[in-house]
Amino acid sequence: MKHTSHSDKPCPIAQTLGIIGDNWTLLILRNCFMRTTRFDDFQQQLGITRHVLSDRLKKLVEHEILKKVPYGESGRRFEYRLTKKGVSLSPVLMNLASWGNDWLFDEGEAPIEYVHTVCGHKMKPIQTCSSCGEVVETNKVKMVLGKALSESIKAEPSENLNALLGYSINQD
Amino acid sequence: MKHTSHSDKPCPIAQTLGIIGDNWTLLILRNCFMRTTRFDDFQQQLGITRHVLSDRLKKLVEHEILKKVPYGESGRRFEYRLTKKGVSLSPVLMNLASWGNDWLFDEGEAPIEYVHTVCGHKMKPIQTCSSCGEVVETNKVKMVLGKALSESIKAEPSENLNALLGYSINQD
DNA sequence: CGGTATCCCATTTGATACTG
DNA sequence: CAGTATCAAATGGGATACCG
Repeated sequence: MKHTSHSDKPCPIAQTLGIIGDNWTLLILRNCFMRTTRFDDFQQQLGITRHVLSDRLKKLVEHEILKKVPYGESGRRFEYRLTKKGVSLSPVLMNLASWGNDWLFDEGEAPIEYVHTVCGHKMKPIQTCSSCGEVVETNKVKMVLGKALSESIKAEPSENLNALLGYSINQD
Repeated sequence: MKHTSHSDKPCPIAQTLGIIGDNWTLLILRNCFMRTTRFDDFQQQLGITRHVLSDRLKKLVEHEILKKVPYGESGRRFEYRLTKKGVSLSPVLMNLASWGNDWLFDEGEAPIEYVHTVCGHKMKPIQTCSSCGEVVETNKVKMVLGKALSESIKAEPSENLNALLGYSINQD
């Protein structure tokens, strides 16, 4: 009767969700990117129970997404800081925010705006191809699944999975 | 004693997570992007209870991320298809997969690969600025919060929130 | 400040069976 | 194929108190 864990599935999306995919973790991380670092600040800003916060921070530290850094004279106070691994979750957060801005709020009402400090302008994240550098449209991307994942998904290989001539994904 | 809902917070990340941020929804969507469209296929591929699957699909249809389309002669069979709103979640999924590939699997073991069919090569999603077109580094982005969100977060405005001289976010 | 410890209920989820 | 019904178990999380 245990709830199924996604952490052992041979899929990077499932495993990632196993780490950050619960109700609170991504919001905690949102606040990390807003430079929140201290336990009580997280607690007040999020309205999360101390109990749960403690648990989630612990997990994030275990997974090396945050690290605990002592500060102050006594050495008994700590900050939670994003590691490189944690910082690289930034595109996930930015795209969640961008989607929410676009689809859940009216024009000009976006609660989170991003400014690119290099050019100084408001920005949205745009996906480009690491290989050719061009902007990537979703219907121009093909997913290729490793063997273990294909098998774990148990789908009829060519009928449902990656069928190139499936329904046009880009129509409303 | 009700669990707090994120859906009413004035934050696009929180609201988005209120819609797709549970244990199963993003995995269902993953399979949508693999062209899965039918109830029983989702059920078998994911190993999800029919009960839960039914509930999640219903919510996704309510939020217009999926739409239910009849097919076949009888008109009593349905496909779940991504809408435009649903398709625009693609960057979220791609970045989750990309992060998982990078940090949870060994080199060359990535279970999901993306191929950009325009250039024909393997690709990772790279974020660029919608304004200047350059590649965006996380420490070159500033978050600007709307009034409602700033207030809801209750943080001391300049100390913790968006402090430009906070810790260097790009060090490990 | 930075947490732990307890209590306990609400909700989720899994298992299984059933229907048109 | 596409669900709905029912039930029990497990978990998540809110409230509150306590500690160095």
